[in-house]
Amino acid sequence: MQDIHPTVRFVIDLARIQAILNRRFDSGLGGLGLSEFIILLHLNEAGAAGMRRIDLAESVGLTASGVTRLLSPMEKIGLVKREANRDDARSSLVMIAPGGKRKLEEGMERAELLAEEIVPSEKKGEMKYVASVFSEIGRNIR
Amino acid sequence: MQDIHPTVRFVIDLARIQAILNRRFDSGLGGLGLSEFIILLHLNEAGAAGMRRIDLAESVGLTASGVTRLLSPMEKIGLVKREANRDDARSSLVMIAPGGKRKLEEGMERAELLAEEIVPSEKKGEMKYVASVFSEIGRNIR
DNA sequence: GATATATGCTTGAGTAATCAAGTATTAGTG
DNA sequence: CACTAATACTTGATTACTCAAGCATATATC
Repeated sequence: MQDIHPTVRFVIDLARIQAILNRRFDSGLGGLGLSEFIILLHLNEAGAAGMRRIDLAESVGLTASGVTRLLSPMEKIGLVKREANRDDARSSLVMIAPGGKRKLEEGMERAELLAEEIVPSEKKGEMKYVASVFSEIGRNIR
Repeated sequence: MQDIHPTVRFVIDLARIQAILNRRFDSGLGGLGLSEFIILLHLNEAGAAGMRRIDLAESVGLTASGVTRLLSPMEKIGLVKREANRDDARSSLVMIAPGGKRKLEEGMERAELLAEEIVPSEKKGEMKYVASVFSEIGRNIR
C-alpha cells in the first residue's frame, strides 16, 4: 500500500480538483450552473442543426437521465429549444436559443476570469499537455 | 466565441472525465464509494495520528459538511474511528480502523484494475507528470 | 479578564445528479 | 412479415453532496 498506482493517484487528484472547481464555477457563472454552461457550450458548437439528447449526454459526460432533468428548466426559461427529429421519432433535437447564446457569452466571460485565477498563464504549455492526455483518456472511457 | 480559452476547455474536459470516472469507480470498488475510498486512502497515509475532519475535507476536496455525512456511516460499520483531540476540544480526530484497512486493500486492488482500463500501463510516466501538474493546480485553488 | 471574532463541526433543507424501470419507436433476424 | 432486441428518451425513488445557520470552543483585542 506504500506506493499508489499513478493512475489511481490521478483519479484521486482529479476528483479533488473537480470538486473544488465545480463549486467555484457553480457559484461564479452568473446564475448558470457549470453543467448548464457546458451544455450551452456544446449546443453552441453544434449550431443550428442541434444535437440529440443522448449525444449531448455523451459529450457532457452525464447520463441521458441527467440531461433530461437539466434541459427541462433550461427550455422553460428560453435557453434552449427542442424540435422533433424527422428521421427518428424516438429522439428530439435540442438546440441553443437566443437567450442561451446571451447567457453563454456572459458565462464565458466569467469563466475566463475564473480560469485565470486557477492556472497562471505561464502554465499554458503544461495545460496543453494535460489536454492531450485528457483527450486520450476521453477516448478510452466513453 | 470561436476559440475557447485553454483553461476553460480544461475545466470542461475535466468535468466530463470526472463524471465518467466517478460513476465507474462508485460502482466498481466493491461497495465502497469513490469518496469513501479516497477518505480511507488519506486516513491510511495519516497513520495512527489520524486527521482532523477539516484537514480531511481539504485534502479530499469536499466541504466539512460533506465529510461529516460521509464519515458517520463509515464509523458505524467500523471503517474509521474517532478520538477526542486533547489539544482542541472543538475538533475530533479521525483515523482508519482495521475494517477500513481491509476495505481499502480490497478497493485498491479493484481501483488498480479500473485504472488499467482507463490508462494503459505504458503511459504511467505521463500520468505521473499530469499528477504533478494537478498537485500544483491543487495548491492554487484551496 | 471580558468581549468580539474566528474556527471546527453538525444539522435542516435543498439540489443535482444517479439508477432502475417503463414507454415509444426503430433495427435486426428467421 | 412477425418478433426480438436495441435505442432514445422520461420518470419515481434514492444518493451524495451543497449551503446557511447554529453550537461549542479557542484566539485575539482592548
